[in-house]
Amino acid sequence: MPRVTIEVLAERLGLSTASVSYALNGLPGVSATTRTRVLELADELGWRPNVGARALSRARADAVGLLLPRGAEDVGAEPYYMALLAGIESGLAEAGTALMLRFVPDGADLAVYREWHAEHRVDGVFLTDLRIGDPRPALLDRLGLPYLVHSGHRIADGWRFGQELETSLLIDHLAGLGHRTLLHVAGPQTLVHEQERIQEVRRACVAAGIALTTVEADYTHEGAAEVVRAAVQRGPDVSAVLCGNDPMAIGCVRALREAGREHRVAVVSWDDSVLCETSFPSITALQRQPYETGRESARLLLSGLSGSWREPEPSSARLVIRETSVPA
Amino acid sequence: MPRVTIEVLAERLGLSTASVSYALNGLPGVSATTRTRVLELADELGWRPNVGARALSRARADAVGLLLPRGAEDVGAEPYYMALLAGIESGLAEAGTALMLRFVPDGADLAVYREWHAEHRVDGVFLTDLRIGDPRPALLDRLGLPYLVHSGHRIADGWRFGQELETSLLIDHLAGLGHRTLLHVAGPQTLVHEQERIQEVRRACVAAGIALTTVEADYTHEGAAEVVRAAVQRGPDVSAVLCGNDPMAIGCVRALREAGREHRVAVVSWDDSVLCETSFPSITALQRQPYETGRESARLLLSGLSGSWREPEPSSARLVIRETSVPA
DNA sequence: CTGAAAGCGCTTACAG
DNA sequence: CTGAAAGCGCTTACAG
Repeated sequence: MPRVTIEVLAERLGLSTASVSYALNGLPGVSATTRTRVLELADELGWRPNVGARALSRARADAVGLLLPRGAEDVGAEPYYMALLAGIESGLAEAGTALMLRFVPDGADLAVYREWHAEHRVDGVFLTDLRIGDPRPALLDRLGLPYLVHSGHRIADGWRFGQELETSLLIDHLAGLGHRTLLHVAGPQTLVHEQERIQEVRRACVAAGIALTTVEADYTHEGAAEVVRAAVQRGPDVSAVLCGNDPMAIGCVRALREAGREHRVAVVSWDDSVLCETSFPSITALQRQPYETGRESARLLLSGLSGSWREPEPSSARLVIRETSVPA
Repeated sequence: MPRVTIEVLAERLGLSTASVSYALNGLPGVSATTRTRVLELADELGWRPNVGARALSRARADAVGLLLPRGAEDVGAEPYYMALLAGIESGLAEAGTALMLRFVPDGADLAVYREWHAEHRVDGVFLTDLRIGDPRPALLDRLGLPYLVHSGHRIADGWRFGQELETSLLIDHLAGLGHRTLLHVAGPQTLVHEQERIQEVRRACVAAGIALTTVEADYTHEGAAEVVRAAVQRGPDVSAVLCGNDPMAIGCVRALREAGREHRVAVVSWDDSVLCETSFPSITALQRQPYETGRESARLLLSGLSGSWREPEPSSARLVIRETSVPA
């Protein structure tokens, strides 16, 4: 079938392509009746702008990029990312903006940003998993490519993730169950938000009179099982464990089971998902609404692209209490 | 910084933009030395084609689309999809083709294909989860938008998914453990590959002398738990269960646990993931290499886009034996 | 082997 | 309120 372009519309209506363009884009410069005629014909013929042509003339891609930096296996293991992805995409789709998704091996990310920029592929990008000394913001600033750090807000010398509320939900819950000894299995300390969490957890434990031990693991269930195993052997009096994500919470429960203590030690996870829900025993977890926060991130980036960065909505995490919420 | 375009390159080299274009695209029409000079300068200045301009003049988007039709929750629950996504993207990236990803509510998919086509957003699309009487192939044929049914191959009147090998891996394993009674918890029978599986499983069970009961569930752990619970109450002699995906396998194990039989009944899952790996007891599952099959699908679609559909490689699933592989 | 020119389908000053 | 025209950055017959 012949492609329907604005020229086709213009010819059939006896107008110039300029008028048709003004009409289609809701710009002044055409009478109300002309506009209606244009819109009706466009609708009837199923006209849609050729994205290439529009991108070229507007010097805008109407697309934004997201790089998932970790190996496919890790990302697949965390349902959090799929929900986040779906949320981001849904927020973008409402504005007619496309999502460019790439999974890149460690270290290849900077090259992709340069490529995207040079090719005019994207108007902006999302950043997740900000690391200490992360080179990405500096590169993007230099390129002039707008970006949004997911869940972050800018402070003088970096980014904050505002996890005070989440921390108190978790710690207050454990304190309320009577726990006075906590093992915090944190994620990689190369991540800014994980360092921030450690500080927050420390503060909350001091306030709640909880003795805290912090260990680091790599976000995998194996890694977490290992550190929990070691901790249980070292001090069999551990009464509660806080895990940085859901695979680690699963690994933790497994290590506790090996020690015959899976129904005696409280476990809470910083992320919720079907993993926590279907675990045995099922795991109390922070429901952080990745789908909703993804939508919010999309709206924020879009606001920035159209000239004025909006303030982020406060996060609305809630705790889902399950079987691992055992008293001390 | 000023955009580097082929015009910039042409000026600096004292050439026409045509020659520069020929050189950059490896086309005949320029001398070897000219080509080298062009490529070197392009590299030095970091030139990359403006995708909008290229799409417009070539009438090609250099992008393909993938719609994930189910709600974000369901998709997030199945790690299979994230790995598939990563594989597809990685296969496309090697050819410089972008992936357009959309999560659409039921029924909205056809409109998106029309949109993509009219906007020249994509050169082709992937189809997953083909349904009985699925309207998508007909629409895409009509639009002239090339498509690939993931894991499928075309037969006279539809598509086949070639699951004989996978079926025998599963059934032979259970037969080898001495099981003679099988409950098959199949996924939605609206899906072509699920109907095909039922046939294959039936055939394999007849061959192996296994008495088969087939029930349908909705790919969720709750749904599977319910049907397994009912089956166990009806006939407490069920000795093995085959589940259509990993969340259902988890639900099955839970239902068996409620009946105190989780260490007595064999469970195998048609998909593997961290869910099966970390379950207690851990679940024997078919490792279907979604990342690799995703890459293969990408290569196949790309081959079709460049004019000649390649034959798919045979699938290379293998069974990962775990704790639920208990003898009869 | 190289260059001048038209064209892809839009947008957008500018003149009427 | 409307139209003729240039321009976005490429590609590609066509003529030299």
